Amino acid sequence: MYQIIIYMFSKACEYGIKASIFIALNSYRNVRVSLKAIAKEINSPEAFTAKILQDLVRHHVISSTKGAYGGFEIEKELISSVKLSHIVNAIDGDSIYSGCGLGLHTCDESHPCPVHHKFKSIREELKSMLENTNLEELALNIKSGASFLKM
Amino acid sequence: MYQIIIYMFSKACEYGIKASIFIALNSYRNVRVSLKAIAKEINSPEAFTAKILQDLVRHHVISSTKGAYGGFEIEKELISSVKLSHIVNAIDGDSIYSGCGLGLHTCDESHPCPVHHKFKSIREELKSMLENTNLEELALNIKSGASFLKM
DNA sequence: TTAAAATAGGATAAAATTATCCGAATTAAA
DNA sequence: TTTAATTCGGATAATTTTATCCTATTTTAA
Repeated sequence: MYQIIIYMFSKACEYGIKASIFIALNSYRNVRVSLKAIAKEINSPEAFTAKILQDLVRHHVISSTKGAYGGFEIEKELISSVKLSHIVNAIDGDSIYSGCGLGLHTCDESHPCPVHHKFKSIREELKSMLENTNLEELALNIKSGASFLKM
Repeated sequence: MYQIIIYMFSKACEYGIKASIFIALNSYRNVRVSLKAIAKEINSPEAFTAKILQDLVRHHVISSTKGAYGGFEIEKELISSVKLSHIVNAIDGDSIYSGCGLGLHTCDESHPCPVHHKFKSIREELKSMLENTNLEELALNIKSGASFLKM
């Protein structure tokens, strides 16, 4: 069973976010990274990570080049415009903000579930965090040693 | 794949919370409710709901009486002391607040994952919401028609 | 042109979560 | 004492999520 904070993101999203940060980091140095290097760096299963990267490519969050010396990258100028919400939407679909905390089919201001209002500010804060956090700042924090991708 | 807000709680937790509210509501009127009545009211699969209720009984969140005219109830005086966090802990385990948003094994102030600080206030708000919201207020809102268990 | 290094994608398997079924045990009323 | 209404608990199934495998395709360098 899930644990709220622990599984705030699905595994797929976790890997997708970490991979994107690592790709961004290397793209600043004009280095394309391979699936193998990514999986090793973020400590994720290679084949599963491949699927997620394919999703991100399809949604134009990252780009890929096939063949020898190929790999994944993000256009440098675009890194700061890639938001966490884009990554999550690409992987988990885009109905992130519409759902009900208790799974009601209809849950809104006029027909709220028991925790609707309790969750309101949390939901809004999460939404704005995801929409305002971009890959650039996350990558810079890794580079400076302020945060980590592993352990 | 999960969707952050939609699956903030597992299905098991969703059912557990809704069931607890319904039980509380009836316990105020000294009425014991059966599994069947609960599942019908909260729109959940009966057998699965039974497992969850068993968990809640084992953790003393609710109490049960076997046999004819049996069912589930919560001692009236205790309703206001049952917090959402108790229900969630009983069902999903009690490591709710310790996990990392990106699944790192060690993630804390001195070794944070890339989103650790971004999540900090959200995590804290969620924690305090769960620990401070009790069954009484949720039940009263249902009774007054301010919120709903179904649809 | 060939070989090696990559991504892409389909098929399948494993694990976790959600859901169902059924018999045992318990209780109260008839 | 029997019967009906219940919860309890074990076994199993279905579904979803996570993970693996294998082949095809693409690309570059030798």
